[in-house]
Amino acid sequence: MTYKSHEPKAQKFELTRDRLLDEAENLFAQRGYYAVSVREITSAAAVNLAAVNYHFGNKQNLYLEVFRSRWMPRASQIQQSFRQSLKHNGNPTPDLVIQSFARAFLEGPMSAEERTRHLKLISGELAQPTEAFELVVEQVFRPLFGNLLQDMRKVMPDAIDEKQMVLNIFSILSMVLYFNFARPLIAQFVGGRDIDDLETRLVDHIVKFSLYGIDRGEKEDSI
Amino acid sequence: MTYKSHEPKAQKFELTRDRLLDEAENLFAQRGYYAVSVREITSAAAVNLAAVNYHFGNKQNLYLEVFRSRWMPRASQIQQSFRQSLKHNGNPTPDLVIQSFARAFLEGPMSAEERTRHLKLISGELAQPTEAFELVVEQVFRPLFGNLLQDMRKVMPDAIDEKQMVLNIFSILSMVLYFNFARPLIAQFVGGRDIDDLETRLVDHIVKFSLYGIDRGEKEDSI
DNA sequence: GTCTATAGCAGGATAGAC
DNA sequence: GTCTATCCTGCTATAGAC
Repeated sequence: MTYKSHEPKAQKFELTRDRLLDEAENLFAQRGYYAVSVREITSAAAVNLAAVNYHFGNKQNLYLEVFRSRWMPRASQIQQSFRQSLKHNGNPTPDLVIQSFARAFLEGPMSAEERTRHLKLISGELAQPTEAFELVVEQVFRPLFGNLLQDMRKVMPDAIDEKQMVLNIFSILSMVLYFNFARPLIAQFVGGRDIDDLETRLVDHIVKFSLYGIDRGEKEDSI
Repeated sequence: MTYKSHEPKAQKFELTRDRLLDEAENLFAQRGYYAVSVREITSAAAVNLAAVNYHFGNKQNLYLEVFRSRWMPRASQIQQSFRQSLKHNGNPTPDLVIQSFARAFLEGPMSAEERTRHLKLISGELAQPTEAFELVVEQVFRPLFGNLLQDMRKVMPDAIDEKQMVLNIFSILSMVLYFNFARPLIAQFVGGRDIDDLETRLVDHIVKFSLYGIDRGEKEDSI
């Protein structure tokens, strides 16, 4: 990596910083904070070992910055996709709200790899919370939750217990999260074939399950 | 820890081994494999630093042995509790199967701490699989899954698609797993009060949600 | 079998040249 | 701003005394 004099220094600076964040996110998502070394990150990013300390102070801070400047914007993107799909579909029904929500997370506006990375990072925090977890709960999760509650309240009878609704939302969230990172396992059990449309199938399932529970074969319109 | 001459050596041997497994499980569950050092484990177990290598060869092997000799028996215990509760309740219905299942995992035969430890360990493996994951999938998860499929098939119309059923079971599993280790978060959102009966409430919710989906206030018999 | 002492190494971090 | 060289800490693992 020779320094090209026609690139402004500021540009090179940003480039190094970005590459570090990209590679760090990728590696942290794959194997977790402690299993990944700074040496590994800098070498994957093809930058000098000292760059992490220069740009972020220390490893912990690089990790936090991954959440701040990569994870959180992506979370906003997902939420935006959810809201647009809701608006776009006219008069919202419970079905539509749930479907839009599940779609935003499982099919969403990003590539499969990017989505996996995104959800692996948060899975790690759920399993072993660090400082980043607080950040995400306060800045992403709590607002998202508030919005969802409002949306659901709008389309459903107000007779519903607020706490009940919270549990409902957690149930949907649990499926969305879990299905994402247990997908290899699910694919194994559902059968090796037709994994292409597994995503669509999962969304369909989540929507149906969330609305009606397990399919007891009572309905005519089952898939 | 002075050596008491009236204890047979074999006993002392087993004691050291057990203490190591106990503390290792606890620490690994809390903070994960890489974040925990052998020094920390041996010092928590009040045994010598070299004991891990003597008894288990190396750290990785101690971790695997935690799964073999602590995690897996506990998983059997949970399954047993599930089966007994099923048998005990006479003629099984879908409601009963699901309720027994959720109870076995959320109220189960062990203390809350033990259950948390148990589920944190597997959460870690789900987020970042190691060799232990294979072990658990083959020896615990796959059989459990087979049993569940049979149970559900018995109590439900055979019209149901097998793959559909697999997804149903995964949905229930996702809630059981997720609710367990997101409980602090849930407690926060549901409200600080009456956390005593949160467990019962969660089981109730999982059963109802699994059977009927989100409560749209249409039914008279809602909780 | 247990313990001490230590080898041997990989990790994060920094000082200082450029 | 970047890079090299290096410090120092903390880790796993083991050799050898007891």
